[in-house]
Amino acid sequence: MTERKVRTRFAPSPTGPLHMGGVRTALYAYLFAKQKGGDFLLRIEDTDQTRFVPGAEEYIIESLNWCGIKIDEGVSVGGKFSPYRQSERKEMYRKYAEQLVQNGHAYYAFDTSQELDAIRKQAEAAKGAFSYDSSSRMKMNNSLTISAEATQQKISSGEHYVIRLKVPENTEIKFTDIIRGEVSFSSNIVDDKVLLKSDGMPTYHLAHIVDDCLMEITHAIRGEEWLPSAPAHILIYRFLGWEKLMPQYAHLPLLLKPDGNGKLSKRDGDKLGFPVFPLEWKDPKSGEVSSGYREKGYYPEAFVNMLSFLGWNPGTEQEVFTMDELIQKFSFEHVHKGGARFDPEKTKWFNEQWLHRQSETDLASRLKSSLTDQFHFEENDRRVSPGFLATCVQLLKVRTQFENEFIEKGIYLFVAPASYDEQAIQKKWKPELGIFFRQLSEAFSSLELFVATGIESCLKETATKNNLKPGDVLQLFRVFMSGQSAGVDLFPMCELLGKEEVIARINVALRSINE
RNA sequence: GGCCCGUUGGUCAAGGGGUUAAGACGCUUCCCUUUCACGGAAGAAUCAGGGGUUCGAUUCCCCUACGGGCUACCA
Repeated sequence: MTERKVRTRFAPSPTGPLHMGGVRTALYAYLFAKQKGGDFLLRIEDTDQTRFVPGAEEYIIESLNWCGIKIDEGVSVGGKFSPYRQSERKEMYRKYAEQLVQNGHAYYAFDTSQELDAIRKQAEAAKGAFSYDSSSRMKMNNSLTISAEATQQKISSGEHYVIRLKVPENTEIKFTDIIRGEVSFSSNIVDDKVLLKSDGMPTYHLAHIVDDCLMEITHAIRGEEWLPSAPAHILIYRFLGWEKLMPQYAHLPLLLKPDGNGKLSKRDGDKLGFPVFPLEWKDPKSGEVSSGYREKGYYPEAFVNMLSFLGWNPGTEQEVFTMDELIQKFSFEHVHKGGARFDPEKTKWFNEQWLHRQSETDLASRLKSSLTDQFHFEENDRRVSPGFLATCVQLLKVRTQFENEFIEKGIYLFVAPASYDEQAIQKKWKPELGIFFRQLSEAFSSLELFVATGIESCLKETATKNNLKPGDVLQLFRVFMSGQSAGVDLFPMCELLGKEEVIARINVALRSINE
């Protein structure tokens, strides 16, 4: 066998937004190609004109882009096998379908959809199932049951027809799936699939084979839902004389819903309480908006990291992986065969891990822009100074899972509290503590250096002088500073706020309590 | 219904004839601590069931159950 350059493709149909299962398929195909120094292509399979959704293709490209999955060749970047949109390749497919007819491996069928529907309904009513296959094809309206002249006559008179694959009887079809190993099927269970539709468009079955072959794809990585039709695909390769060019198939396990019923699907949207789409999507028809991981504040790295672990693992204990590490470590041998149930909690955990890995300067600069948007701070306001923001970020990042929670969770770092946690005050406040806090604010004002350690010992000394334990006043002090009974480290926070602000907040709080 | 593919804690999963059956998320407890977190320590929790094969099966085989997929001129 000649060594071919590894080429994988992701070939979605633009029928709506790409959901996370699709992204995972793309990811695995990408990781594998990159690991082998190969190419990753994007092909758009838009052969079903009735299901075309405007904007879907752009969405797919933007999603891959957001995830850091780079397209080497295909729609949006071009390449030597252009075009990469199947609708633009329409004429190419007919030739191969006709070739199969010539070779006796396919035939023209004139049965209308209505007729077939009726037969299926009848069969169903009789508790059977109709399959257009070797057992039934000779009773149908096709070029096998009428003369060549009659067939020609029908075609030239413009009658609609499809081209169907003529699946042989009693043949065992074997192939090796990269994930499942040797798989074998009896040809009797595969039906005479339509290859070319009456509108002249190919079906997926024909189109993906022609394209994979022409585009020199070496590994066809797709979802498990394709496994039952794989034997038909093997047959098509064989009948086209392309068996040697056939890519190796890898059928990936499906992503299941967390509640355990069925595979994750596009329609789930936000019904399950978490996004199923990488990016927010607005349905062009209904206007309905489905949330996306990006808009929810997930890092693309976290999203990709999480997806990579749904069905694959490195065999080691490492869980946090960059794209480059994934490229290095990915292997089909460690891809599970069973479907993976998606866990939204673990996804949050991955985001937290990635938040902890963000550089403080990056976090600070992003925090600055959201702060500026929200509060319109002046450029010279110390609250948007690099030093101030760096400390904020240090204090906040260990207690959030999402960067976009910084302001909400740390609001008191930027704006003095407008109200105080009632319960905490009630629990701890005694009127005689007023003396202590006044003393504290005096003690603070005489501190030369207003730094965390000094603030802490100053507070403790003042407490001792008043026969108080730190525990009697710390919680109150925190509430005075932040309005809340829980939050970032208290003394570093005071240092950050600065002497004047701290004293001011004590005074405001005392006044508010005495009212 | 038929066919196909699966099945290790609640979830993601390692392991693959002999193991105390890893690890992570989540949960519980404890430590750190003024708080909430982070971090650290510990704990509860798994080989779907039944038959074989074998000295020995979670691991191999069969059956059953369960889950999922497919069964379109959709992909």
